Amino acid sequence: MAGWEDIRAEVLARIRARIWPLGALIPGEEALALEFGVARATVNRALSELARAGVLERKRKAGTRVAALPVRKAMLDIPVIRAEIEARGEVYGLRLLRLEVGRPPVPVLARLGQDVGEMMHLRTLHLASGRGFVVEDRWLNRAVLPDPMPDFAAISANEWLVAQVSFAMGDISFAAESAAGWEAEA
Amino acid sequence: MAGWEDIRAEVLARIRARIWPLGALIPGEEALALEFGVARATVNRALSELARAGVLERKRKAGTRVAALPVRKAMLDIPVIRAEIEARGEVYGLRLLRLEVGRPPVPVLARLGQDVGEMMHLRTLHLASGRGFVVEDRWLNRAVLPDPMPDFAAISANEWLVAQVSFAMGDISFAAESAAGWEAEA
DNA sequence: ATGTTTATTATGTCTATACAAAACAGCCTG
DNA sequence: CAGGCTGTTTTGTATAGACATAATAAACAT
Repeated sequence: MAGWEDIRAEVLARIRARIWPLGALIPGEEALALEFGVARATVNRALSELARAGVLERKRKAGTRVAALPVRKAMLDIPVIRAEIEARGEVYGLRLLRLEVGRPPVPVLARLGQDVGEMMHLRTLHLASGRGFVVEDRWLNRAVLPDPMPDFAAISANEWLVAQVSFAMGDISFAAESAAGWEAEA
Repeated sequence: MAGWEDIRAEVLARIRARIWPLGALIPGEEALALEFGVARATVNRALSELARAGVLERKRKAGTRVAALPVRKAMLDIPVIRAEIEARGEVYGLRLLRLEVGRPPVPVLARLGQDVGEMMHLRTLHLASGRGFVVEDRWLNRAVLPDPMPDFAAISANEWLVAQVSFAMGDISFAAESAAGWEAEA
């Protein structure tokens, strides 16, 4: 009884063993299904999974080949900061550092890809047991904010958005900077 | 003709419209399949996909509920730095800053979870059109290095590993620091 | 030689059915 | 009442067969 995870493991093993080298075309689903003694759908599931992970590249008619540059995709957990801190057994707190209306600077506009005029600018310091943990800096479109506005001194913009917007398809990008200047003070 | 992506979209819409609020139990696959006029497998595909994205939480017997803290997972592309730089239309280069054998410091050991004795320590500076782009700092287990060792002045450890190891299941963690000290000099 | 149509092929998806596995509820027994 | 057995429910996975779709190759016409 071979399940799709067994097939995935076997395929992975063959890639690692260079039986199917990087960039090479591997047999079609039908052939593999026959070889492993399973239905084509099972092979499909396994190969699709590997394609999603970036190990394989699949194209209709062209077939399936081992990715030339593998290990390219991974699941990323986007933490809700409060949950993250509480999971460490620490006490969560937040401090609203800034809340004002203004036009976002050019780099932010560029990343948004559109200009909706004045936006709400929030800067929040998240605390783990009193110590500074991370600073959240966020620009919100005022047009989508409800009236009255949520109390961002009690719930972080991150968490409020997550609860309201619930889910979005799209790109997420992030950048890291270390604390400097006003952040270090805080 | 409803495909699984349509089902996914419909479910997502209902979550956003609060027809199924955060944390609520939604109907079983069979019921949804009946309502949408598709096979259960199609509903299963859609719901599984949403569960993978972190929007839903599914448990056998317990059923499917809307995640209390959604938007938690996303696909992360792990760039091969060379490809990343070349995709920007810049010229790639690398400079080997350090190559030596030694025992890793405690924080590194802690993250590895095991101690394999002396390890190979590499520090590589990746250049985009001559400018410093990113510094790679890596500890390799000497036991798994081939003899002769690859020429790390020509190919980065990152890329060599990716090509050799090909694929790994496991956790990936990363940390960011800004340039300071010797890195700034470089 | 060039552009267009037509076949071919491999993956993508859907259906219906079946059984497996997890998780919980309730019952029975000591 | 603790502990274990037994069912029931819901998701998870497998199957065979079918059709859809994308992408290429071959045939054809201009």
